[in-house]
Amino acid sequence: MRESTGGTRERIQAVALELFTEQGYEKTSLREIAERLNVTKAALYYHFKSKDEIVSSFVDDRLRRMDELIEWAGTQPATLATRRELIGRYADAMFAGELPTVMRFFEQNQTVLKSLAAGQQMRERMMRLAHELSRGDDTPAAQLRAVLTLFAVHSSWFAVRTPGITDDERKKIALEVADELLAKITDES
Amino acid sequence: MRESTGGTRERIQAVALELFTEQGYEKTSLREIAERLNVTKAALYYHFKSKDEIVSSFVDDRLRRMDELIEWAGTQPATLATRRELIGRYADAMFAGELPTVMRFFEQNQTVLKSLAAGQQMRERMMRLAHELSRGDDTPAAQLRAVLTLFAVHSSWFAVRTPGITDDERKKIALEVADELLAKITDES
DNA sequence: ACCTGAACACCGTTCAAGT
DNA sequence: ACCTGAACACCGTTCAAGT
Repeated sequence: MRESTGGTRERIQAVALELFTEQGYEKTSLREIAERLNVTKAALYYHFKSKDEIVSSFVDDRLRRMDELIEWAGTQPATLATRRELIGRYADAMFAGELPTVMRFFEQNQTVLKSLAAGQQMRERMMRLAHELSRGDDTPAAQLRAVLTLFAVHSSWFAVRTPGITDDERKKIALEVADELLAKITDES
Repeated sequence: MRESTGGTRERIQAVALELFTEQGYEKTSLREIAERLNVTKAALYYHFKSKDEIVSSFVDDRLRRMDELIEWAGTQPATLATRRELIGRYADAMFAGELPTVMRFFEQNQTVLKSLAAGQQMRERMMRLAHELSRGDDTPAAQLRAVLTLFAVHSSWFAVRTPGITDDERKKIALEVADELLAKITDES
């Protein structure tokens, strides 16, 4: 319940997320963020250790949800039903609540994925998720298919250009295509 | 035949491509590049208008090849055979000659895609290629599948983790998975 | 034609100091 | 606890000047 006014930290996060998404991470300077909030650049360093720690701060719950998913998948049998359930839950998480905003940030800042700490963690989680999705089928094709199902969920944001399409429809299409890919994993019945 | 020694321009390109791939674009300074070549930073500006023009210079033939592909596809009927041929040619181009080096640069610098002029052009060409791949089937699912076939070719570089796998095998797997996706486009026979 | 030296405005980061 | 002022080293870019 401690939010009152003040909450400079939260205001920094909000402004940073907005500007990073609009203009990109590298092109947004701390001076710009500080000016919007009527504080000095140095003030930002009281709340965050560095520029990319601001990113980490709003990427962290995304990481937590992915960790939960990975852990849950580990307890399930390596069947098609599990894979379907896993990608479904993943899509739910990506399309729900505050996350679409963070999602758009990621779409805008794909390149930042490499250098930033938060980006490397995201990449690692994606590979772990993909690993769960192809568990039980260690062929190269299965590994590729697993990664592509995740991409299906992500790229539905920009790949589908049908005008007036809703987020729900995007999600449905993404899952439809993902399911086809998943069905080809472990055909060793 | 004008290469002799000298060729400072070519040496800049070589060193830049190497460092950008190793450390990333943003983390590589012009000072670093200049020092390796025993020239001053300002000398780089005699050969290139800006830092991202260095990137453009070695991304340009990639763009040209993509343009050729797009143009060729436009002259062909919108059939599965055309789509297969198109993605096959695309994979050939991506895996052949000098391009794998540039490809690794792109894998390392995905984020740079957004801000850099060269990156935006690449994105645009990818969407145009995807558009050719889904021509004749304007459902959202087809658009998504088309984009994913291109990703299949790209992500085979890192998604397949089988040790000791060759580039040829990667390409083969990528095309196999791509073909499955393409087969689902235009089932309105 | 090819390159240098020196300057420019700006960047992220640090830190002593103020309240 | 929260923020400022001033400085730090470094960045990409420009430009007059040299050969």
